[in-house]
Amino acid sequence: MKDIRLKLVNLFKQGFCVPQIARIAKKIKEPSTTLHYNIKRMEKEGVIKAYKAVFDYKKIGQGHCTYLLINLSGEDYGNPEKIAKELAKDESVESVDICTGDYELLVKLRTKDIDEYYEWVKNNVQKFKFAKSTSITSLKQVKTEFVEM
Amino acid sequence: MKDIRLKLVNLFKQGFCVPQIARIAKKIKEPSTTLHYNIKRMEKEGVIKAYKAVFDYKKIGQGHCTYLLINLSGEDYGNPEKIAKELAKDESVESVDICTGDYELLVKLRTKDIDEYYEWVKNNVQKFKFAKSTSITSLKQVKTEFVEM
DNA sequence: GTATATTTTCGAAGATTATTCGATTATTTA
DNA sequence: TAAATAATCGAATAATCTTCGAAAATATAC
Repeated sequence: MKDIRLKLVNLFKQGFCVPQIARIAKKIKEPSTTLHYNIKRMEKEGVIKAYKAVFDYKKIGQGHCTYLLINLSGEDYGNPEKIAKELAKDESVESVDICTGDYELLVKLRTKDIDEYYEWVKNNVQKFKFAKSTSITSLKQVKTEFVEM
Repeated sequence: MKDIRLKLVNLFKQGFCVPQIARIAKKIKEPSTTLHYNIKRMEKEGVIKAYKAVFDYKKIGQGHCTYLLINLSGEDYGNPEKIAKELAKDESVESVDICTGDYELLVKLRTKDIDEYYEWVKNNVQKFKFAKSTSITSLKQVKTEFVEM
């Protein structure tokens, strides 16, 4: 992929988009200034966190999607938030949840292929000393981020 | 939540946003017409599927987040796509994956609370005749849709 | 129940941005 | 090497967002 498109993809992953007020105004038949007011309100109140793009991840070299269930070890077991926040900074990581059940963390990972996935797991098991981890690989993504594929 | 904001939230969940070309142009120091050309290209090629908003889901009455691992029964077992696509239409469903391992489907569900979650599971186990299902509830969402919370 | 304060609506005008167009340059294909 | 295609980009237009102020609706206090 071209350098410029790669930059765009990375910017659009977390933001650099805006609401399309005029189109909504036509659709729901409300004045655009009223919509503008309400949208700004929701942004200020933190209801809306970001405007972003959803991709065909295969086409941006992130076609391999895996859900990782993780057990933490030692002192991290009782304090999963620290590791969760560090994992969240990783740009291959789509989501991190602290959760109930047999595992403390659920990480959704997007990599190019199984090789890149293997490298990621190898590096992070070592780095964060995961006690145990199970992975569920997506064979087909039917819906992602509320968008049907 | 007010009627108008509810409408906005529902529209922003799947689209009704656009890229912010001028801001990107300044940031990466490229002419906005070049960016425009490349973005339109990516849209046509299906690289970009949608522009949408990410919410603080607690604040839009969808604070309860659960991952559901599902076993299908009978004829559906060999053909999970049909059910996956039907589940994808459900507006409480953020994602649906057909996956490897002990379960055929992985569904990410966002509901108001545990009561609404219970109703959803009850209705859908019956409707789709799930053979078995396990759920992992998110206690804290540290990152969602590539956006840190 | 009424007065006051606050929030929300919304049209008009200005500021900003997206989009089209055409020419140039770069890249690919034959 | 030539021709075809794809990509860049400045200028101008079209469309959009944003601000402003006034009015209406709603909430709060007395």
